[in-house]
Amino acid sequence: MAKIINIIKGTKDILPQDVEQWHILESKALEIFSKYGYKEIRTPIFEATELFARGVGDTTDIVNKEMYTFEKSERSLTLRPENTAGVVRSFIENGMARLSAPVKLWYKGPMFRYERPQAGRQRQFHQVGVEMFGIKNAAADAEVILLAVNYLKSLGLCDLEVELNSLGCPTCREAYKSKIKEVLKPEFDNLCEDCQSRYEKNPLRLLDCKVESCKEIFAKPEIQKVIQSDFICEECAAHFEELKSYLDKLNVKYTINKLLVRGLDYYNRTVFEIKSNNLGSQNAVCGGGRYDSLVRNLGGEDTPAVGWAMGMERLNSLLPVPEPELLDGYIVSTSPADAFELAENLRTLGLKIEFDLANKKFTKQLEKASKVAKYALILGEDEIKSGTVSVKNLSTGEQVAVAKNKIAETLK
RNA sequence: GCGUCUGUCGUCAAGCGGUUAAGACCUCGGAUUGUGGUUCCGAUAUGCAUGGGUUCGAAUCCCAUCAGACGCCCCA
Repeated sequence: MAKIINIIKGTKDILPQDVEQWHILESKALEIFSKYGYKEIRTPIFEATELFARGVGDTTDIVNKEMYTFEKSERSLTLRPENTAGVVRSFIENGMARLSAPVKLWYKGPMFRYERPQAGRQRQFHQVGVEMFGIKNAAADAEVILLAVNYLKSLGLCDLEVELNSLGCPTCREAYKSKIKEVLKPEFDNLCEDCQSRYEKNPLRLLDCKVESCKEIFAKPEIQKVIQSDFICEECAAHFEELKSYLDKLNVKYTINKLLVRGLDYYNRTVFEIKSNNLGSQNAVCGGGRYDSLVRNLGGEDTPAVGWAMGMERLNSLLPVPEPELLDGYIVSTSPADAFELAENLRTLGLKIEFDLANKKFTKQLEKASKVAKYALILGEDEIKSGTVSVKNLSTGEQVAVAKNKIAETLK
């Protein structure tokens, strides 16, 4: 036998028995997002590398070590590691800034990140997400969070934690960053290797280090004082307060997590995550926030925006496995031609029908019927002569002779 | 990139240096040439991820490689 070719590390087949769950995720997304006026957009799975370098940020791990990049015709192309940059690109390129704000978009599809696979993490994975452009008010942040919560609720996922934080604007964040660096400077040599590199690259990321010795350092009162201090400027604080009051009014429960930073460079002000305790260590199902400068950074008109993305595999692993769906009928017949004709007629009426293409023995056909269908439609010589079909209910064993044109009513 | 653990039929597995490599499920065939889901029989790994080694003897011990799972980093 020829050598078999295996699936690529970090990728997964979505097998027929699992696909129903995906249909649920997708149809609920369409249903719920439509109610809020969001329209689906589909962007290419590869884009110019520069889009991600400038969009996601070239200090991020996603851009630095996780992109699938390849050259073609002297262009550097990259499989999208996330879809916000692509949607923003499309927003700009298609002149959507001219549309009356807000512009509300949602998407779903595969994303690619070269990471070590583990529970809840693949190299090709799927996200569903929303983006709203053109509204700077906290009402937009609130709507987007509410939408996430309601989408999760529609899937039956209610006991999830919403965590919230504000990163402030570039101005107040810079001040905060330098304060953190200042207070940690004496401890620099005691920090772990990762933290030492984060110190320069992204001081905010220092705060949730899991190394014990670092935790101890961060727990010191003078350092905690800086971490816990409300560094954000008045405007940013007002925005955050407004968001919280909307959420309170809408009865969306949340907790403030000052250490919530998020790893993409484009966020400002609101950031949030939704977490589950049933996911192992990769416990975030949803992550998002506000990114007011991204559109401008990618060459568009200055346009405020908020959005989030959810990992569909992670959602799926929280959902119960649906029962496999049975056929309406399985035709048991010794005459394939007649079975074919009957099957086609019933399919035209919207029924799910199969019959035995291999022309096996009667008992085998019936056995198969009992495994895959609600009803066995017995079409033998006697039935063909009399123009009827014996319809057998496979769960009760009841069997009745039915005229061919009455079968559809009997099956429902 | 680093760490820990794991690779025996399509699936779940027993086996722990000497076996003919259990068993179960699935699949297929038969009992049963028009009445199933129960039952009963039968079929299905010259091979235990791959390559080396140790040994009289290896699925079992050792090494390497590959693959997978989980964790770190990071993220959905």
